[in-house]
Amino acid sequence: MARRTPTIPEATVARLPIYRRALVELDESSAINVSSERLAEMSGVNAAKVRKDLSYLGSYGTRGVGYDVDYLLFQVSRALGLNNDWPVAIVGSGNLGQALANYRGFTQRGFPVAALIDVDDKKVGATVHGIEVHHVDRLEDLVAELGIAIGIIATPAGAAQAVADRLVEAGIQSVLNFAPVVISVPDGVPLRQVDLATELQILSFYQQRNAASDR
Amino acid sequence: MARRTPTIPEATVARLPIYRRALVELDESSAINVSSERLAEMSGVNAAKVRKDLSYLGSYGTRGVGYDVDYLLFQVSRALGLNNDWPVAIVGSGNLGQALANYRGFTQRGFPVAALIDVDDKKVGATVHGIEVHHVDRLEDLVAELGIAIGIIATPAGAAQAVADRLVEAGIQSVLNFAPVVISVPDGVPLRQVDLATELQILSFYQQRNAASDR
DNA sequence: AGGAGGTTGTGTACAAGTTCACAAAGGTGG
DNA sequence: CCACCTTTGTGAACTTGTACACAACCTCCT
Repeated sequence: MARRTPTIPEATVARLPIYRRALVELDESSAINVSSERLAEMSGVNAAKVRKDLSYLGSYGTRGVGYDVDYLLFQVSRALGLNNDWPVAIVGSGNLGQALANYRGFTQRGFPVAALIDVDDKKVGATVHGIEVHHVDRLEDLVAELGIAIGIIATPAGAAQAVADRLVEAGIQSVLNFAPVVISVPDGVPLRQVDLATELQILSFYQQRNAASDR
Repeated sequence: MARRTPTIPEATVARLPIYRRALVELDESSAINVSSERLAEMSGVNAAKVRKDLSYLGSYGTRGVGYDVDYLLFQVSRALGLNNDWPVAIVGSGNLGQALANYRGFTQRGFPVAALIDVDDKKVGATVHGIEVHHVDRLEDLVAELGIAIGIIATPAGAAQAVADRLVEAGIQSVLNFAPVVISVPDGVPLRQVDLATELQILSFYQQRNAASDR
């Protein structure tokens, strides 16, 4: 039974990491407290939204003063489940996979890259930025042995669904898909899809519209 | 003056690239037409939503039959402004910048990487996957000379805002930011922010909640 | 002790997005 | 040419998300 968490809206969950980033920055600059106004400015949103979002986590501010940076950072981190590390495995050691493996932001924020996995025998056994590349045949073993929580799919589109199926079967907890195809996983397995080219196409739409209205 | 485009909702715009991807796949498998149901399945959404989304572009379906794949693909591409190529410049040739430079999905979908830009003299002059690395001092010249439409920021967080300012000043049309910081650009300049670690944190939230309710 | 100034937390109105459900319309076969 | 089947396009109900505005409350100063 869920004790707290009286259902936090999806839109709010998606913003929590942004607030967290701002809080880390404030913490590093030795700020003691912060107002919703300032936090809103740093996060690029409206101050009322910040207050409403944070109120879903609990009542952690002080009227007339603001929020204690340290304490709020702790609470946001806890809400996001970042108390302990979540080891990730990256499937697909092409360019994107290797870049992701080397991205310090992951380890820094509690997502150590525990394994790189590929089908290509020529890549297996190599070490990319200190992470060994394993053969996809060992996927299930690796998930179990290394306690992998999250699978990151960085394969070509054609292989993505099969990889997702194997990850889920192996007991992975959630999936982040970079392959440019929609994949499906069972209900209850959190899934996020990121397509870099999609973002450019969205920009293309708006800039084209700007050009049209200037004409 | 805008002739068509009776304002397409943001949520719809964000889905058009997904539909387009599905249509490309259908086209490659020589499908002639497709129902909203099938398209919905391939895109991971509800069929009614597909129909409503497509109806914002115009009335391109045939009742009782579905949509002509070729024609719909053309219309969606046109709505997204993908009739002509939009050259992009990637600022920051670290791991992410290099991976993006080598990502075939960009060029394939009409976003050729025309330049890589860095501050580090040691990197300038090198060629990464056939793309020359230029010094950031030449940013303004490059935007003008190469007709750069979109600037991709793949720098450390600290440099992102300054780079964005220079890109906008140089006349860029839109900005895609991968640096883990919120940046701001003038109204009218489309901006999208992608933070890879944010996605993992969102997953962390939901998988933690699952674990809590299983307890 | 009391008032002034400031900031949170939230009820409420509003806007955006989603889903349902069905009339309208094209195609097909007798 | 008409009945039947299929699938679109869309009005309308509903759900989710955003913004406003202000009471509640804290701190500090006199």
